[in-house]
Amino acid sequence: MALGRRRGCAGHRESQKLLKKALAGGAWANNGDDGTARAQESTNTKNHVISERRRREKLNEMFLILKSLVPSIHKVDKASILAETIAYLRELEQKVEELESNKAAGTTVVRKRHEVGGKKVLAGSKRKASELGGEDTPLPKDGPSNIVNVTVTDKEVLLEVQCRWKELLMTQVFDAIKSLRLDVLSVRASTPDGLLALKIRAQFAGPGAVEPGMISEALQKAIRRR
Amino acid sequence: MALGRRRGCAGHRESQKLLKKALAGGAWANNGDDGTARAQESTNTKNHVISERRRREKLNEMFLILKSLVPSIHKVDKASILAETIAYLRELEQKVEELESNKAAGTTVVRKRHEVGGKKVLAGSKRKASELGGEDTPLPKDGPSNIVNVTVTDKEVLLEVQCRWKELLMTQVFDAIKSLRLDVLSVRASTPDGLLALKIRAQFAGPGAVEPGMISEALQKAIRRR
DNA sequence: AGAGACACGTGAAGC
DNA sequence: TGCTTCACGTGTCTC
Repeated sequence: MALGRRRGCAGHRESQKLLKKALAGGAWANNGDDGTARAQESTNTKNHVISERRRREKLNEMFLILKSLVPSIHKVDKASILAETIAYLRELEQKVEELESNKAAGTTVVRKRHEVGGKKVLAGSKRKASELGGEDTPLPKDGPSNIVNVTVTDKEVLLEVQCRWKELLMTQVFDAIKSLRLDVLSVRASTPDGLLALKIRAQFAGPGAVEPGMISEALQKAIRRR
Repeated sequence: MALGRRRGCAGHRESQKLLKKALAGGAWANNGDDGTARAQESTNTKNHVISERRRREKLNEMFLILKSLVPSIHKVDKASILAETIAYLRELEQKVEELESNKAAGTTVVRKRHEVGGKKVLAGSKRKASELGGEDTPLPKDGPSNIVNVTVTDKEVLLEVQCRWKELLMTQVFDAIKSLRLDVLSVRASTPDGLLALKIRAQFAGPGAVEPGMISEALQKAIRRR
């Protein structure tokens, strides 16, 4: 899936993959001339290969979904996705607990976002809290650079935008999306101190296929516009 | 890691792994007799191999954590773990949203069409006893009715929309927002099976004050539009 | 130049 | 029996 490589948009991995796939297909297509156990063997291994390929694809797709679901994932590698998911899960759980206890008591507490929680409230987790080579920065120090990440899966499009906040920014972004004929499925956007973190899951509205490059470009333009 | 295989307890995979590791170590240990590029090459590939091994271990460890964190994981294969995590994440998120909206809106248990009036009262919300520990309410079983909730505070506007999903719904909503001259600050929208749950925080762009009634009306129209 | 990340094909094990 | 899942070593890319 090249979770991280997709950033540049070039997709070298993809082309390589397709090339390999095509090569394999061509090679295996016409080897039935020795109609014996060999052919059967070949068929079996071929099926095995494509099965494995499907499995990997499925897994990677889920990784993508996870990435889209968890805010403050800015690194794109699998380990980070899992780690952030874990952290977010704990945070959410703890927040639910807090809110529910607040429901009982009348007072409302100011809730702040993300804290590094050491304590666990789930039963049965006897796990030692080690692991992770010390990668625990909740909000990395991303520079002033804008980040536009576009991922296209099957019929779904994942949009990730990060940039400085400015007036009517969101409006411009959604105008761009509208122009791209994308139908928005889910949105998550927040503006913590002057920054925008935006994550959108969408699908193509109608059969008009659009290149990821175009999407990325349009978004870039939208967030650059004065 | 043999996530699923570990069930039996024997751990055949483990022994096999260790065996292989030992074999490799022994084999590579004494091949420095040809102290040339070959040895260097071997060292490199060996490092590569163990690096990859570590990476896999880390990943699998996180899978385990995830599995321990998410209740209602019954199958143990990786795909299921990811899938259940995704589902649980969505569920949790939605619950948080619900609880928070209850807190913010203050006694808005019975949602009415467009409640007006800037008030951030935080009275003891008398929620009807619904869920709680039992995370078994994936969706608030509201009828087919649309819910549009508009709250105006100082210079901020809180929009809450719930309705059936349809194509280009989001686009229409954001068009309405644009027309209302609202500048979006944060968004959270999700579409769990055919429904839309949308929450927007915005502020007035420019001095043109708009009545909450108009906002509500415009939103209603937007989500009604065919 | 070296470490880290990913996809790939392959052998093994469970159902 | 065949299908699925996994771990593994390897080639390749990026930083």
